[in-house]
Amino acid sequence: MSGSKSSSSGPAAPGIHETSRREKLRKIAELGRDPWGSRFDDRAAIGEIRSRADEIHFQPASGEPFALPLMADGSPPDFRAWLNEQGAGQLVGPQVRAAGRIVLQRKAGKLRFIDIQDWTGRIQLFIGKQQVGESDFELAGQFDLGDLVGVDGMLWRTKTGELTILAERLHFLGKSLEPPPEKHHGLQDPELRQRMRYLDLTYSEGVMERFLNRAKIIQSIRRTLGDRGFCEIEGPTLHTIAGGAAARPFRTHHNALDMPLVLRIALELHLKRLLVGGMERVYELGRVYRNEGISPRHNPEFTMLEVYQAYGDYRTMMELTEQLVTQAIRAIGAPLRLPYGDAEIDFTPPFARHTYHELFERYAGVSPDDLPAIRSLAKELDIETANRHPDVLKNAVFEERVEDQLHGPVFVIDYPASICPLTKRKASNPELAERFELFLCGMEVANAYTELNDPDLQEQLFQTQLEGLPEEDSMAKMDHDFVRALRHGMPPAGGLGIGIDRLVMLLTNSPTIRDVILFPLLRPEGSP
RNA sequence: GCCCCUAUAGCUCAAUUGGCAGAGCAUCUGACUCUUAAUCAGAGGGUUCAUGGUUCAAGUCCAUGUGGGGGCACCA
Repeated sequence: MSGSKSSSSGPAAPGIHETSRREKLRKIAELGRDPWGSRFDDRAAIGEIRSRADEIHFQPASGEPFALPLMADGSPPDFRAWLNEQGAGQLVGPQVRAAGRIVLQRKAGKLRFIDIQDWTGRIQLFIGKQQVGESDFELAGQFDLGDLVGVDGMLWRTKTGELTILAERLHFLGKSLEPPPEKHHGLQDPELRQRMRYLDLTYSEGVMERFLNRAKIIQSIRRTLGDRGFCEIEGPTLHTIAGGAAARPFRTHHNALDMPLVLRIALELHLKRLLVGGMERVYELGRVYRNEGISPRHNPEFTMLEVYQAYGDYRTMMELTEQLVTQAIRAIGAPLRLPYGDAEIDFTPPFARHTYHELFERYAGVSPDDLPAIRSLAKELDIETANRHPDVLKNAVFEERVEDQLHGPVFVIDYPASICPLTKRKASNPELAERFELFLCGMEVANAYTELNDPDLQEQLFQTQLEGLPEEDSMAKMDHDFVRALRHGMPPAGGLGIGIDRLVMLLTNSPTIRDVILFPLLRPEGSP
C-alpha cells in the first residue's frame, strides 16, 4: 500500500473532512455537551424497538385510539392517503430510547431525518426544532455521518409510513473524525475491508451477521460437547516440539530460559496426555499456527477443535461430528439444506460414508492396489514419483483426483495405515487405519481417528516417519515425552479434529477464509 | 518461491490512438418543516502507489520495487 492511502495520522495537515469535523466537535463542546459521550443506560436495541411497531395507534381528536391498518412489511404505499382519511388526530406510540451510529442524513428545510444503526438494525429519527427544542436542534446541526448518538422519543410513523423515532431529546455519544466509506457502495477494496474491519462490520451488508453467526456456531459446539460431558481445557500454545500434524511451525524464543520454542501446529498430543491422566472426555477449541502459504482456504493462524473420548473409536466420532455440525446449523437458525456458492449442501444426517478404496476407484479410475497404474497416473498428473512410499504416492493421487469431487458431506473412511502414524489399525486389516475425514465442497473439514495407544508401535511409527524427511516437514517429530505418557496406559479412544474456520465458511456461504476471520494476517501497511 | 491481474480525490469509479485529470458520494455555502441512496443552485478538494526510462508530450508505453486480488507450489 502506498503512503497516499494511509490514514491521516502523522505530520500531514488534517484533511478537509477532519477539519470540518473538528470544528463541529468544538461547537458541541460549546453547547455544553461532551463530544465523547458517557454512559447511556436503559436503551433498547433497535431491532427490539422495531418489533414494537404494532403498538403505534391513531388517536382521533375525539374518541378512542385505534390500531393502524395491518402492515405486513412495514409501510403501505398509501399511508399518507390513509392518514388524510382519518381527519383530525395524531399517531401515538411507545416511548423509546435508542443509540447508534449515524449512517444517513437528510435535511428537508428545518427538519432533519437521520438513520441510526446499531448491531441489530437501523431506524430513522425525525428531528424537528418544535419537538427537540432550540439546544438539541443546534446539536443536531453538528452531526456528521459516522457519529454516535442517542435519542429519546416516541415510536411513530412519518406520512410515508416509515417507522421512525420522533426525537424529543438528543444525546451526543461520540464523534467520528473520519468520513465513512461511500454510502452507495461501501468499502470495496478487500484489503481495506480486512485492515479496517470495523468499517466493514458497520457498513458492509451481512458482515456483522456473519461474525455473529460464527460466535453462535462456536457457542453451539461448546454446548453440544458440554451436554455430552466433555471437559474443555487450554493446552500450551508454546511447544518445544511441533507435533501432532505435518506443518512448518513458527519459531520463537524464551529469553530467561534461552530456549527455542515453536507455536503449536496442533492440539493433539497434550489432549492425549490428558486421556492418560484420566480426563475421559476432553477437548480444546483454540488457535493453532502453521507457517505456510496463504490462500482462500488457509490463514497462518486458525481455529481448531480437537475432541477425545476414552473408550470410543472413530465411529463414535462420526456420530459426534454429525451432531456438532447439525446443532451448529440449528444455532444460526438455518435449514439443513444450505447454499454454498452455486451449489447446495444437504446436511441431513446421516452423512454419506465411503471407503478410501471405493472413492479412489470411482474418481481416479484405477484400483488403489494397482501400483503400476497409480504410478503412470501420477506421472500424467505431474506428481513427483521418485523415492516415495506407494501409499504416499497413492494419497497424492487421491488429493489431486478425488478430493475435489467430494461435494459432500461425505465421510471418507479407512485410510491406508502408512499415512496415518497416530492412528490405530483395523484389527481385520492392518493395512488400513481407523480414520475418517469429512469432506465438503472439496474441502477437508474434519479428521478423526481411533487413536493409537500402543507406545511401542507409536515410537516405531514416529521413527519410520522421520526417515528420509527433513525434520520440519515431518508430522512425526519424535516426542519422547509423549511416548512416555503412552507407556503409562492410554485408554482406547476416538479423536476428532474440526477446522472451525472452514466449517464457518461453509455454514455462512463465505467463499474465503478471510471472510470468517476478523483480522486475517496482512502485511503491515506501507511496508517496504 | 513462480505466473497472471491490479493501484487515479476521504470512498466508489471514468479518462478514446500517448495530447488540458473527470463524475457520483462525502465536505463547504445557500434554498426547502414528512425526507427515503432526499432534491435544487454554487464552491473547494489530485505528488494518478514509488523510483527510473522512452517521448515534443506519459494516468496511459517500458523497467524495477511495494501493496492488494487470483492461480500454482507448499499445506499427511
